[in-house]
Amino acid sequence: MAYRPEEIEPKWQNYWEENHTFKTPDDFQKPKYYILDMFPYPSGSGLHVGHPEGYTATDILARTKRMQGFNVLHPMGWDAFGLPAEKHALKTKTHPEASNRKNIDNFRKQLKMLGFSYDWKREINTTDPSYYRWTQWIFLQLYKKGLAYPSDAPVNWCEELKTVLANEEVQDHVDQGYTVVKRPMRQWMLKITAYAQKLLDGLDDLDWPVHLKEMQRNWIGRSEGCTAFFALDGLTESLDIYTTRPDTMFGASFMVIAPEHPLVDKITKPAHKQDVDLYRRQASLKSDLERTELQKEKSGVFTGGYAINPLTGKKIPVWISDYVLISYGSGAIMAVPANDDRDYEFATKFGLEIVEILEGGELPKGAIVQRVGGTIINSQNSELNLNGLNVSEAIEKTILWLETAGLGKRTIQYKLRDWLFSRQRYWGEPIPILYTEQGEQIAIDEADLPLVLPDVESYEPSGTGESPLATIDSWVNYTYKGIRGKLETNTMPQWAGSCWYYLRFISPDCQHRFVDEEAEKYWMNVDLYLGGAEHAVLHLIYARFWHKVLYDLGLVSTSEPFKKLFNQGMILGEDGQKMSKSLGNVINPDDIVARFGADSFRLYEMFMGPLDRVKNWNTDNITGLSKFLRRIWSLVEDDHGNAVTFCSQDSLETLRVLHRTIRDVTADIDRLYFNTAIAKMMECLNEFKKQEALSKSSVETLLILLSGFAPHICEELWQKLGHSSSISQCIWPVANEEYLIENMVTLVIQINGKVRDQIQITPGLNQEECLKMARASEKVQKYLEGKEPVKVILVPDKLLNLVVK
RNA sequence: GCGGAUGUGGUGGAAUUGGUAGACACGCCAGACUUAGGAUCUGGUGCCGUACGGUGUAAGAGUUCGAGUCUCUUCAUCCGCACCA
Repeated sequence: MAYRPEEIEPKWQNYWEENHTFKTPDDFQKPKYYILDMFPYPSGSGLHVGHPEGYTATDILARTKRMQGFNVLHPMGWDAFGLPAEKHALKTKTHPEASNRKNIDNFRKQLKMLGFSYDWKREINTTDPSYYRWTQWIFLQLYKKGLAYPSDAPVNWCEELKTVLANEEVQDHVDQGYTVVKRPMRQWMLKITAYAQKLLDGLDDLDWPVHLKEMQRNWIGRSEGCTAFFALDGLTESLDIYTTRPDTMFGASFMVIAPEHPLVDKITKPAHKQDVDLYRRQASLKSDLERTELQKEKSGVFTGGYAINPLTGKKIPVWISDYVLISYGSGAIMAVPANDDRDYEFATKFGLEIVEILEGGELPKGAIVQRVGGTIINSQNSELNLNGLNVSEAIEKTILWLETAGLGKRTIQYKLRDWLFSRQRYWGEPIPILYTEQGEQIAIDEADLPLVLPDVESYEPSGTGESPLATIDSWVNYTYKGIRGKLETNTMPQWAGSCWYYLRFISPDCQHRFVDEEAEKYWMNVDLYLGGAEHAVLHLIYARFWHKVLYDLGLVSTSEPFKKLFNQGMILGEDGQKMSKSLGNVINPDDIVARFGADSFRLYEMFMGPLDRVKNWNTDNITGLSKFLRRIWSLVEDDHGNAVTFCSQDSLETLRVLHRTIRDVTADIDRLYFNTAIAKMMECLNEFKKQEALSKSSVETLLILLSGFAPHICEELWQKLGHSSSISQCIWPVANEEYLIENMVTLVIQINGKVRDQIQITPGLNQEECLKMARASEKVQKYLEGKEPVKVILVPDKLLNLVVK
């Protein structure tokens, strides 16, 4: 029989399912390995070729680790709350749960078609009440700790989606063409800022890609500086500003406050009120994008008010401008035009004073922004002299002086904002909070969870910016423990369910706790977490936050959830562009599997290149992998379906190749170099095919190495070789050192760094012996021309370089 | 603008610590075979040159006996951040 993937692949998928081959035993004695894929959102369009890339990589590792004696946790589930299902429900008037189930069934079928070794008994779904019961429970833990609170601050409102968005989501939506505006609304916030420092510090010990850690660091955005209190001329209030450069304070020649700053009305003098009000109105109408447009010219108006520079005692004007953001620091700055490009631009546009405070400036060409190395000038009052100091000395000295004078204090600022956690949506976890008729807010008892989503007629958001739940009186009006009240109608964002799903996989059926305590201690933390980089500052920072809260509450045993993280690179279409329906360059895994089989597909995705690199799809290249599998097949059975005859003893050469392959493939899998692992198995096969005959054991060993990559064909051939149990139950081979030692090695001979000859030597020859052998070579003699080398370099068993003048 | 990464044949890509550049595969060329297939097998294939040889890892310089690998400069591509005071 020839190799027919379409016959053997379903056969083995059924076998694995019927025999529960990949069920993870609750055996806490064995060493464990928790290998996690980012679980998918089950969209209506099914898997694309990007999903199997990461899933194949983790599957190879999972299968290999099992054979290496680890108890492997390798689960899969569905991140199924979210907007697309709700939009579909709006369009078709079907319950999101129905379309969800259909999509999940399709995803599951596709994943099984690819032969992944998930423990399907642990499958979870974030929209299942038995799951979101615990999402709500964790929310209540945050609530009780004061980390979840309602707020009336302006939020990011998306007009088209009729819902609010978290800061982390805004950019993405704007890129997709949505309009996002600031609008004040009462919303639930999670106090992620309380964990800013912990989230930052935790990054140091994580084995994550550098760029990803860097993105999180930037997002958290820690900076060190000081708050200074500027007295306001004629007012009792002071204007507090944050600066990282107090050393430049002598050069502060005006102040700028954000249009939304609470002191604007007080500072503004009647003569300027009209201008200021107009400016504020214009600013409030601009979207965030317009306001932060970079190339935009600076705008602003004078308030008529003055502040006092605490160092110089001089009166300086206070302006308002939208280049100062209300959401960062105190929403007000001291402007030092000599030292800051933005302030410089503003000062020159409006003719404001520029005071030079750093030596070597080239005013009026532009500001000098120097963090280090600059020398300070013009900075002296009766008590404080910064002249001649370098920047860091001057910063320290100024902060100390301000603190002593009661005019300021050392401050650490973060860019990270609290997490906007409620959405005006139906298809999400209800927030388990009740508002009594007295306006009190009470949490539903943990024992009464889950608070289940009601069925609704219409999924249309109410026009008022409230969730569809607000229109269901029978659900909203709620009597709880004899108290009449109204339930919170906002739901949680899609990110909620994915904040802790990796914990639920550990004990998906646990009824008394969100995760079984003993099992959690055994399985955590995740040894390898693999997924796309698009979650860098969303899912990955939210999940770390929840985990750290749970850790501080003593509910989990590790301070970080994902010890090692890896991003697979995107797979682009054959045209080198991102796959999209509109470009018509989408490759469907179903088609590829139908044409070539799942094993070839898996191998191809791994052979394309390094896992983390962006790669172009090329269907033609799959043929190479198909051919490889057919040649593997021929090791066991010939074209006519006859069993191949094995020999009893392999040649030494065969054993050398085999054991080198064992060593290299094992190492490559370990460091996720799947492309080179496959290349080495190909080399091994090429060598095998040159042999007259092979031993059964050598063929079996190669099959075991390959079985993580192409599991179906390996199972089939394993069975043909007479085994009755699954190849996945084999023990991973170990290279025998005896066969790794070479009896002859190639010594490269260079003359002046150029390769002139290669000779075979026995390993371990010293320089003198090598030189003697080299001199025997005709080619070498030709280049030496009787001259003596002035220098000889020997890299033992590799290279001999002779330097001749 | 700032930060990060990458740059190797016609193509995808190999090359722990500086030590034979181009493994493996696609494609292409030549040949064999046939149950004519989306086959299989054998050989070749960086570039220039008939051979000896020369040359070659984005460009340029440097360190070194020796550089794809280390240092500096420049260029290109990709990704992230972007008025964060």
